[in-house]
Amino acid sequence: MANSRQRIIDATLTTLKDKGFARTSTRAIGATGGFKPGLIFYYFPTLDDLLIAALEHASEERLARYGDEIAAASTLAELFGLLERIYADDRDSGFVRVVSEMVAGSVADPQLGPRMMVLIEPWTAAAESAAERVLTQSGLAGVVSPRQVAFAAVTFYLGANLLTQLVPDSREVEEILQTAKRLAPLLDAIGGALR
Amino acid sequence: MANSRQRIIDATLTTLKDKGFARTSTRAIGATGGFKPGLIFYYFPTLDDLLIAALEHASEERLARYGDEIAAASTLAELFGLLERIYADDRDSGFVRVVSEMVAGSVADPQLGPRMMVLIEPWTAAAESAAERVLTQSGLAGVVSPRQVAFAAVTFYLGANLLTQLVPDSREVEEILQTAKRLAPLLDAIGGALR
Amino acid sequence: MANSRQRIIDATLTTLKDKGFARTSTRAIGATGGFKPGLIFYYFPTLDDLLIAALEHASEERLARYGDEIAAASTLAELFGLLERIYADDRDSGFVRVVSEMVAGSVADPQLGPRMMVLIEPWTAAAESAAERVLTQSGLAGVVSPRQVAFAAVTFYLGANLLTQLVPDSREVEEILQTAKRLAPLLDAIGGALR
Amino acid sequence: MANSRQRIIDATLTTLKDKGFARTSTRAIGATGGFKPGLIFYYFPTLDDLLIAALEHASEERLARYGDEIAAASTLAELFGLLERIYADDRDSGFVRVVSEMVAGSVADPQLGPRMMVLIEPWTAAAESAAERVLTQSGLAGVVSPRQVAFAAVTFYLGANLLTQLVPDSREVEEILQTAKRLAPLLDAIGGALR
DNA sequence: CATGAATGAGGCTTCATTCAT
DNA sequence: AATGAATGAAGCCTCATTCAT
Repeated sequence: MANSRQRIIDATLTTLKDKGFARTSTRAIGATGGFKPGLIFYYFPTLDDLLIAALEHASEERLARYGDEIAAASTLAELFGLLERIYADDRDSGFVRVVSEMVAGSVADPQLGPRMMVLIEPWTAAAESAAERVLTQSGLAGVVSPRQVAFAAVTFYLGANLLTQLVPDSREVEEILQTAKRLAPLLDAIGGALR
Repeated sequence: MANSRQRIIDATLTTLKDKGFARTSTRAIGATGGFKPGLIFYYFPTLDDLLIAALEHASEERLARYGDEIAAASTLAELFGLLERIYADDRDSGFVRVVSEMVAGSVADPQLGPRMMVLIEPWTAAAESAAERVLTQSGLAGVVSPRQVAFAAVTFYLGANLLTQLVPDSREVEEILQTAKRLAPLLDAIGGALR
Repeated sequence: MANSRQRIIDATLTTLKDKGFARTSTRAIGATGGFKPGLIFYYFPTLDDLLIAALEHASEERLARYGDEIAAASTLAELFGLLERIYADDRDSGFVRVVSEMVAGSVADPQLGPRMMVLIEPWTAAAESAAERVLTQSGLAGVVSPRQVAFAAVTFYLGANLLTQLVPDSREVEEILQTAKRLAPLLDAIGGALR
Repeated sequence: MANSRQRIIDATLTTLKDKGFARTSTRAIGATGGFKPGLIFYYFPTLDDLLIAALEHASEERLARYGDEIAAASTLAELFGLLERIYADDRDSGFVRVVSEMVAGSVADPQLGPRMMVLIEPWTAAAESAAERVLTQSGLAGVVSPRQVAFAAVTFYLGANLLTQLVPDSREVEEILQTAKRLAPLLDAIGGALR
């Protein structure tokens, strides 16, 4: 089966979602996917490599899905609305769980840390260009740097992912995003006044 | 010796700081503290219990240290300045590392999750009362709920902790807090205008 | 049981003799000694450490047993006679097998190499001092250096061990040693003539 | 492709030289030679068979190269000089390494032992006929049997190979051979006296 | 109060070998 | 002739936990 590699990646993502990082062992992945643990090492040199590859796969798929929309959002309100949708979607699809587990695992296992950051980078970049556009449009460009806004957004996103994991049924992240959307016109007005 | 319990907790915190969650095994803790792993189970039913107790201990100490100052901050600028100091202090003392490792570990190993949240709760409460006070003082009380502000702050703090772990030498969190402090008067002015 | 460490070492030596280096796994050692493989790591950090410790133990015991006799041999004939006895004894006791397996294993696993040499060193030293004494006594001191004779002897001994392993029932090493003993007076005579 | 068999043998020899017996796995051989592990089993029933075939190939090539010279050496001095050259050559070509690894591996894994001996036999035979010739020429024929001399030589050669492996930069074997060459006239003289 | 001993389960990884294509 | 896929067994090692002393 030529796409066994993909089967393994899928099994890894599923296991990450269902059992958490600490229990995503080669045995568990094999049990999920219906293959022997040894097969993993036919396709990946190391379990870490597989984990990174799995997250990369999921991340790219997500970025491909939302990249255009992020690039198209031009007002603060639109952007916050989009974030709300993305978050809801990620949550439902389990991507939030995968990211959380991998981030958490990367802290626990220092070798993964740098490789995680490489995967996060495209998201920070997308966030930064969106921030630049929207800040300019709203007249807030001189107030805060897009880089900082992007970093703050990613930071918040990661924290939110973790909390969502720790308190599975909370809706507070969503509520905060809604509030942000509600406040967007106010921020726009401030930007206008500052101009 | 009644303070063996404390010795174990201290060794646990040190080990968490020095080796990370994944390597904080009973053996490692014992090696750090100069006792045998078996001793742990004389004082704590489970390693998880010890980990929680250790984090609880550190958390209470921190809260005792900063609680009054948090309660005393009355303007946004003061509050952001305080946060900046707390973060710098936590980072230097290694508390950031302990919290990060424990949060990460809690996500990776789901059993710890709920117990972690209990420990975070006092911080959310302190943040909420501070938010309420400052929002009222600045005239923004009607715009956002203190609860949401507090939750956002804790969320951001956790995300920041993790990123600090993943990119050890970054100073971006500090920079964001400085920017926030700089913007405080602006927010105050807005609040004044809204009143 | 306080002497479990010793039990493990004994089981290791037995396994080395019975199954050879490649099959002296932690499982096999445990099976031989009647304990679980994990126990090994309670006493030894690494399987390599155990193997070295086992050889060291056997080596020291042998050296203690023969050291005095080696130091007492003063003529070539006596020395060769002693070597014959030592070899026969080592062979019967299985020490030859242990040394062979460990030397072979050390070649196969480069990490062991340097540590093996440390164990061989005392034997080379004993051989050198015996060689010096006997060469002087026989008048051959100016002809060959004791160091080279000692090295040649150890080299031959190791080669003999290996061949004994590869051809289990050969008696050729013994025969060569007997021939050497027979020729000793001749060498003595030569030494006398050279003086 | 009929020479795939040869390609596999060459890759095996290279891998033995570069990685040692324990790491000469089918994967490693394939990686060295640029083919998949499965191919090996098209030409050789077993990895052991391949290893033996590889050593046989190298051995035959060496024997062809030196056989005539060995047969031509008629004095002790010539013979020792030749041995010195052979050893230097074997060492530089990596043949010493291959033989050592295989001998070591054969001891460690008993199944290979007897098959190794078959390969060593021609060398013992060559050594024996050379010994017979030289002993006769030097008048020592009645003192020691050629068979024993040959066996001692092979024994020493194997031991030397192993030690060379364990102490990579030692030159002691070379020095011993030089000493032997230097002493050859003395032995000749003795033979003359005995006649 | 504390240790030393021991276990059993599970961790990642490597390997020779087989087989369909 | 050669590959790619897959397996099953075994490798070393770590771990939380228990228990007698």
